[in-house]
Amino acid sequence: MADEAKGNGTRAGAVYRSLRRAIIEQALRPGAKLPEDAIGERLGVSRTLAREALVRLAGEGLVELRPNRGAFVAYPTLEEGRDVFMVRNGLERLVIQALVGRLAPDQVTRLKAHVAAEEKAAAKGSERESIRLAGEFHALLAEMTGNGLLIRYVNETVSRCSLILALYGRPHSSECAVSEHREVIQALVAGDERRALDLMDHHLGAVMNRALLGRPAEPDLRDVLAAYRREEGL
Amino acid sequence: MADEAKGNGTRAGAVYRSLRRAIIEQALRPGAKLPEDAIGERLGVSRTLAREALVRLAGEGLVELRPNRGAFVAYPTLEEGRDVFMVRNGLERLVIQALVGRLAPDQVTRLKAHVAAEEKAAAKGSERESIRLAGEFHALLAEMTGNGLLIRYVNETVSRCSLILALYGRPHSSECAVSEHREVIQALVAGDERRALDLMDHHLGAVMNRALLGRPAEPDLRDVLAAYRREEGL
DNA sequence: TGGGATTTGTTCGTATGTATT
DNA sequence: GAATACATACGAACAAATCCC
Repeated sequence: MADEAKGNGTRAGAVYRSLRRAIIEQALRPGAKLPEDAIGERLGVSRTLAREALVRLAGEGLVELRPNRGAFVAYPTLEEGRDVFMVRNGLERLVIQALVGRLAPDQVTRLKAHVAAEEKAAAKGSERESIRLAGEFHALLAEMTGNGLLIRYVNETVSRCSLILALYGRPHSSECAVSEHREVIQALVAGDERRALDLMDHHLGAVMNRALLGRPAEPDLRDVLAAYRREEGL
Repeated sequence: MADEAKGNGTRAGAVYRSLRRAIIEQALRPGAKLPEDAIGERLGVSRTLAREALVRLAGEGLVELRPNRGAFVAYPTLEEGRDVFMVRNGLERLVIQALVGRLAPDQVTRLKAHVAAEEKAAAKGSERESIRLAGEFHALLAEMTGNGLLIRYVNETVSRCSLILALYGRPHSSECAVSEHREVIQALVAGDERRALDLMDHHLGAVMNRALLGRPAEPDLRDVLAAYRREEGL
């Protein structure tokens, strides 16, 4: 039923998910153009379905749609990045408040297993996987609240944060995140709301600072210009 | 630029806004079927554009899309309603924290003018306008934060709350809201964060607690949309 | 149960607008 | 600055699924 409501059984949904993953995993970089033709061709559907997927992604802020000009992977500014982190922090506080002292044993098990996976990825040094897993940890927490809207918003903000990290984050930016995740779990299990909130604030603050204080990674100049050209009235 | 990014200059955007308003103002009731044909016909566009608008609305949770079955105005359950209010509360707390003690004089003027308009609508007894204005007050506050994501999320949750009120709220449910809005402004201007937060919590809690009766009666989609058509220049 | 009517899913052609030379 | 090339906006039509009697 959840599948149904989200249109996950549809072909358009498949296109949407393909694109979404490509963007989040940074296979498609911020500012990259997303022509309907190319997407449809590559994914074996017509422009119509590609378009629908792009509309959905634009709704989440992962894609920017410019009338008569086409779709581009979102290229958030630093200010937008700060905004997203601020909202995400507020949302994750809600998650903490909903979960503190209420985690079932099997949920704790799942969380710990996830952190273990994060540790493994970190040890292997596979940056891309680490970024993905770090995001998934927060998504996993949100999911445990059972609050559909909260889940959607956390997923969205987490995705956008990974875009922001791609643009402005330093390499190895998720280094100490694993231990921070572990501490959050501990505080949640212990039922210590204040500590859990503080930890989450600190954790996200740390992630943000690592991201926004770092220098921009080198994006493709052409795409960047394409994305910014119109805004300057050129 | 904001217009552009949202696709507000497009005809699809116009269809989207028409439908959105019709839903929020409860001219289209929760659960109502939204056939692509009928929408396109009444709004003078083809199914393609109707479809795009529906996809966007589904992204906001105002419309439910069922594969091979069509689109319906969302019919949230009571539990979903509580979830939405919970998230909305968290978001509006962020708004308060961003604005407290920082409102510029002209912003205060705008807010007061808005509340005056609310009062006027309440005096006239025009329920539909009251509902719209009450929501817009919160949207206006969010807008003043300048945080694009926060604005979007508040708009979305406010819209969905009006759906929920349509389903589970009592008539005249926005009666005392006006004075509560006024108090929030006062607290914001006074820079009293705790009081502003308490007021907002109480305000939203009060709105939520007015969850009781539902109502019947199903107006014709075509008639409803005809009224919304002009304003979008279709 | 079945079959026609209705609605959705999808493709693709044309017109329009944008970028490039 | 005009012509050309290309991508998008929109719609018409066909295929497939669902609904309804």
